[in-house]
Amino acid sequence: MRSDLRLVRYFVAVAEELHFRRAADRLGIAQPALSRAIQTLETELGVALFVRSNRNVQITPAGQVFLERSNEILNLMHRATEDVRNAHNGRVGTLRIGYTDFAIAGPLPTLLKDFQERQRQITLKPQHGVTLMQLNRLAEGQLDIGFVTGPVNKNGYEEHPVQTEAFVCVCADSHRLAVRQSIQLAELANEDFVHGSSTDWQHFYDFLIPLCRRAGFTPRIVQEAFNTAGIFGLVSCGMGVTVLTEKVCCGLPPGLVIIPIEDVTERLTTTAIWRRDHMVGPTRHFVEYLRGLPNPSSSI
Amino acid sequence: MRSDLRLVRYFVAVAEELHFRRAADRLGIAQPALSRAIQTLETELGVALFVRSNRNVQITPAGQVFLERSNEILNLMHRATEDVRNAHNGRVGTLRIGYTDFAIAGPLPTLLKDFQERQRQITLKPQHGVTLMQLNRLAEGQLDIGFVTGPVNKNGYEEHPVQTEAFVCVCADSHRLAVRQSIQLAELANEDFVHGSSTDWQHFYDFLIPLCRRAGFTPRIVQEAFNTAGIFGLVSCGMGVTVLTEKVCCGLPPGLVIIPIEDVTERLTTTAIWRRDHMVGPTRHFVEYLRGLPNPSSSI
DNA sequence: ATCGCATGATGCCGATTGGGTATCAAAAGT
DNA sequence: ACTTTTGATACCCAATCGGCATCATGCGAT
Repeated sequence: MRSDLRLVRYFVAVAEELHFRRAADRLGIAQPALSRAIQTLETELGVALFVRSNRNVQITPAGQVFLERSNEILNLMHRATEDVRNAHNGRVGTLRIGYTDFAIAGPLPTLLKDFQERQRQITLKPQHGVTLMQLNRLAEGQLDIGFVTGPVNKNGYEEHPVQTEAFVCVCADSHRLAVRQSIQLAELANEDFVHGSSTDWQHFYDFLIPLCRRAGFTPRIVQEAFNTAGIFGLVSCGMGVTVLTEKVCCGLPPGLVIIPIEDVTERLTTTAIWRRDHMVGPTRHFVEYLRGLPNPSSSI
Repeated sequence: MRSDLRLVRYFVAVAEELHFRRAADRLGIAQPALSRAIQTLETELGVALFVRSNRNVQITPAGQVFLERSNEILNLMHRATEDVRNAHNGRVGTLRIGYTDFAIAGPLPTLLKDFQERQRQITLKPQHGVTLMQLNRLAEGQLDIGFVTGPVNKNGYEEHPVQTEAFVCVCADSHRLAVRQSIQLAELANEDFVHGSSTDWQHFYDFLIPLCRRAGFTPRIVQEAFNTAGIFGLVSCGMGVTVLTEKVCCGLPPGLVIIPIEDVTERLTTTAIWRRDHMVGPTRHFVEYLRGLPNPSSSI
């Protein structure tokens, strides 16, 4: 169907005037052009919208239905134009936010809720993704802001750290280390490890592996799980131990214990990251919001 | 503005493909024609919809907004065509009805069955969605009536309450409160909470948070689940407690108990909501039906 | 570092569409 | 019976849309 808004507007004018010449005058076209246009519309719809006789035009019941829909369509087109211009100026729109398991376990839910209350015109669309996936989506313009394990230090991108976390060991409550108040990292040298897949968790590995090497060993990863829930499941089954961060381990399933690692003072950073060349609209508002936050004690 | 549906359809194709040649193939036109058409649209709107470089097309935030509106417009145009043809042929049409977990657990199924028996010419199309999602779909013209947590009190919309429910606490049967016949809300001050995501369950939170604050605390939400099933799962694991409404908790999984909350007399309202400017056809019939119902004792 | 390829943009031109003018047929008003 | 008004039709022209040829640019492969 090739009808466009021009025909819809012509139809609405005729429907309201019930007089072709007056409608044509109102539209700024000649009456014959209007007559042909309405005939075109009726042909495309396969429905008579008006009953015409000499000196008399009446709208049909189907025409009445089409008139209501037509006004909706014209209103919507007008709103679309306004909204797109407002979005261009940052007043409305959506913000696509990526998050890792680490990010969602930390302050991010509170940040998003607070921002949403301040900017109700902006629709937030959180979507889960490991660090690498989020960076790909940012590069492809499918994400506005990511919350990833960082710092990333990538050209063309800006970052703002939002939390740091201590590393902890997690093991089954039947594990020999479970009774300990804390451990040294080297005590894990002979343990089997359960972790996320090496491709998805690459950024986490980039922090963990050097720490282990400094303690004199390479972690023996015998099981890879899809996500943290899977990691917990495997660890609670006695498949091995894992090293994660403290906030991810809030709300641990039963059968697991958390053990601080005394000699690892480094902390894992979750950072907000966005493209420098995408600083428009809702993204700019959110970045300004982030930069305006005070620094909570365990987040930066 | 001379943009017509042709440009809108071209724009949607580019927005979905993010590739001019593939979009042109899909539209059946040559790539240069599409390139010029999109430039015409951007000129008319005065807004860049895409950022293009060699081998790369990305949609702008404003483009994202226009994409949502564009899909609305095309849906509405298609619906207008269908409706005008149905009207021409004596048929009445379809009614797209949204519902939350709260709504479908209450009187809605009975209402829909009764209405369908009275209006066999109208096709009912129920679809699940949290309150926010339904409000978005209503705004986008993809829903005719929503059954949401209310009241919503939004300009341009009308509402009709259909049920109210008491709040109840749900906890694991091993929880220390599980033996109680009832509790005071303040007794939950030091409990961990499990709930739906803060973005999806915003409307429920808008009722719950003030009740908790009046009792002197802010609920400590430590886990967010995707839906009520996930909430029940996490609570039964001992992750925390939750506060929901009585009808949602009919048919609870094993391992959970419901505890009335004595000092919370407020009730959660499920309300039917529709756009004032969409009161035509099947929507008008259904609204008239709702308004004609007697008020059952626990549904307003 | 260089070359080839893919992509979106531009120029030119023909086909198609929209609208103006002239005019018609018919019916209502005088 | 005559005049006027209205929507429809015929003809023609201007504007617009889209195809083809080509260009400029940047990315990927070597």
